[in-house]
Amino acid sequence: MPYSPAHKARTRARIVESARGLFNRRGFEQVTIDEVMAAAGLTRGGFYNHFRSKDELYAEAVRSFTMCNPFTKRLASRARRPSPRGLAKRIVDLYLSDEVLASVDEQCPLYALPSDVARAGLAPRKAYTDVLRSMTRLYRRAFAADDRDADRKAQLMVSLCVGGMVLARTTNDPELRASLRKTARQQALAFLDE
Amino acid sequence: MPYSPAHKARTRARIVESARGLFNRRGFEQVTIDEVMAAAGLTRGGFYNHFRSKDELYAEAVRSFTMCNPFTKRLASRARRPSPRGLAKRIVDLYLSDEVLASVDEQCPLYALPSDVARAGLAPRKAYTDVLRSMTRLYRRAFAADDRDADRKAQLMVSLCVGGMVLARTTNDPELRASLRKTARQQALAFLDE
DNA sequence: TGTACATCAGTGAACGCGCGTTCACTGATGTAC
DNA sequence: TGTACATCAGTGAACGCGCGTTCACTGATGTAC
Repeated sequence: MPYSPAHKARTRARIVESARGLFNRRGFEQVTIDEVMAAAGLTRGGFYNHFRSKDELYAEAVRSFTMCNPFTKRLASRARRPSPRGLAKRIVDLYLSDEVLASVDEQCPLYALPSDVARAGLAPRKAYTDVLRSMTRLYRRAFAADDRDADRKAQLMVSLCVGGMVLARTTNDPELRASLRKTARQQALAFLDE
Repeated sequence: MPYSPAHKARTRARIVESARGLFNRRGFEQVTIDEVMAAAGLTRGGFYNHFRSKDELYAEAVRSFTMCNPFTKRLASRARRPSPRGLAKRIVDLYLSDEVLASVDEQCPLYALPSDVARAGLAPRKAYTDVLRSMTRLYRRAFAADDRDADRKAQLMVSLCVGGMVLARTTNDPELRASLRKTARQQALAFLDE
């Protein structure tokens, strides 16, 4: 048995990680397998040792946004065991922050890929829905368990964060970019206090 | 002088119209010039009599969402000279309606193309920003001229409509699709009454 | 401990298709006479 | 009114590049002895 058993798994994870960054920044079509492999320190041909197709990689990359990625790691590191409400606040702030706007490739596919995913196959759509649901659940926890409007408010917070950020990314006008994010952030935080 | 002077202009408009539908449905990369020309009843080669490149067509297609397209025509036809507030209500309703979710190609690029535009060149981005601004202005008029929160509320309405619709289009779960649009619609209308 | 070996992750050249773009052409049209 | 002509919108074959995918190979690794 050549190579350690974990070796292949680690390489595969490296490919997914580099793919996630590239897809988030430039979308599905604009990223080549060559680039993904190069960014992972490998060459074209080896790709098919790990994935059956580019589509399969795409679904996996969308799904790979979990609690272990740099985005959420940074969230957690800012405070030990934050309250659900504090966590929700921090997510809204980070979500609509300048640094996130600037560096899409490290961040969440929810606002980087919606148009792509809407046209993609079943697997990426399911992966995206999972991320959407887990984000909504995270906000949901910020409200009291018996709050009858909590589901509605949590969903609105997600729609606003995604809508504001998505629109901010489409325009070059710095004022409009800033104001879209600012109003969305204010309102999302206001929902938390309702 | 062969052909009537308006003939070329009409053909060009037909190309833009068919391109808008196809781009809205499938995005920039996934649409070929062949398809656009065929949908306009023409053949590949003639394209370059009208446009210098596919990018130029894209910018024009995004921009072509104006008060003359089927979407807004239908709005206007529902009531003669509606009040700005009534118009805003009707737009929110139509924007987040089932028929619009089902037939993307006839509708607004604001929620069909955000990820694409975010990665596109200057011309499409400017065209998209123009559409975004005119939509915001439309909502703005629904509020009193001296309402100090009107700009903020109008922008939130746009972010919510776009965010809710964009997310609804990414998922296959019919319940989630419906609920995303419903909460966004309710909240957007609530802003109108604030 | 040292050596031969089998495995398979990784390499890089090659294939083939799709699509944006070019180009030589054709034929419908309006004008001149 | 009828005919010859110039224009140029539209045609469709061809070009060339990029990229997903395949494939014969290489060489690093762990195991058997």
